[in-house]
Amino acid sequence: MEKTHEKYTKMLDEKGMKISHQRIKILEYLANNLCHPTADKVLSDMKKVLPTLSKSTVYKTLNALVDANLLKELTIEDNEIRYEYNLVDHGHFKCEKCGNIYDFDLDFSMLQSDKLNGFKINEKNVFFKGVCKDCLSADKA
Amino acid sequence: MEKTHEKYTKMLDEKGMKISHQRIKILEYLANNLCHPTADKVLSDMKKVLPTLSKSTVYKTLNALVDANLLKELTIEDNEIRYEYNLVDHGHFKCEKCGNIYDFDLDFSMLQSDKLNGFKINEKNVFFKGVCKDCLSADKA
DNA sequence: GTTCCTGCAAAAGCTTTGCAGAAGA
DNA sequence: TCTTCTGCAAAGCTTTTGCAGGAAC
Repeated sequence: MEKTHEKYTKMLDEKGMKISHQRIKILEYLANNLCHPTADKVLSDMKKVLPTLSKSTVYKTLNALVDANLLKELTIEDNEIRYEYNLVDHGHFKCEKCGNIYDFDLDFSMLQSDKLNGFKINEKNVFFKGVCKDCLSADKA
Repeated sequence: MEKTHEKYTKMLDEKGMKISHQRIKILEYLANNLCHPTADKVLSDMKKVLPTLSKSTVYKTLNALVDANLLKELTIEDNEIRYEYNLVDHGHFKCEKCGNIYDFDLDFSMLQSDKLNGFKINEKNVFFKGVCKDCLSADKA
């Protein structure tokens, strides 16, 4: 395996996952492109690098990486599961015009409610929808 | 139309929607059962009252009610659109064990980030996942 | 050599659509 | 009467599954 892939090889290995060319490339892609692609976008982008890559491999790989906690699933809109490289918690903003997704920092410790006393909270998600700065200024122009 | 339905008849009418038995019953169901049903649950529950109700009517009606701003779509988990009667903003908690969804109050004004300066925010969503009190105590028992 | 991954095709779910008949205004 | 809603069936999408061949260990 090439040297630049050592990092991802190690990550997969530490999770007990078998190393494959496809898995390394998909993980590398998510790590280097901090966008929030759907499975379909992963497939079309990766086809340029791995022409024989199949839809089912993409789905199986993404699910395996989510199970291994290397990726996170985003549930911003129905009918489109999006994936992101697992970094520190942050909020997501989706522009209703251009469809872009923006990350933003957020103090998640503020998010609490007396109603949830005694509940075990495993995951906190925050997402906004609206129109981003760029689309707003494009409107004025 | 019966007297108890006047409220929902009026709501539909104010939105310029045609009144139908199905629409009134579905709207009434969502308003009285503050659960967060999927389209499928709406269908199976409503079949008891409206035996001829069809899947497509449920989908069309729910979409129409969302468009009219009488219902809100919940995007908590992929592959299941849930609906709720449109009340004041609140957070949602989904128990990973029993699948129940709990509402909780939240001060949404706290949720902001410098990164979103200049953005137009139309909608704020907060949802948690974890294990609810009941399931936790059931585990101990 | 064994295990498990990949990729093709088919299946499975959920949601939408087209259309004829029925209900509402 | 005219509009539009309902309900059936079929189509559309995304995601999952089964299986044979192939890659990784």
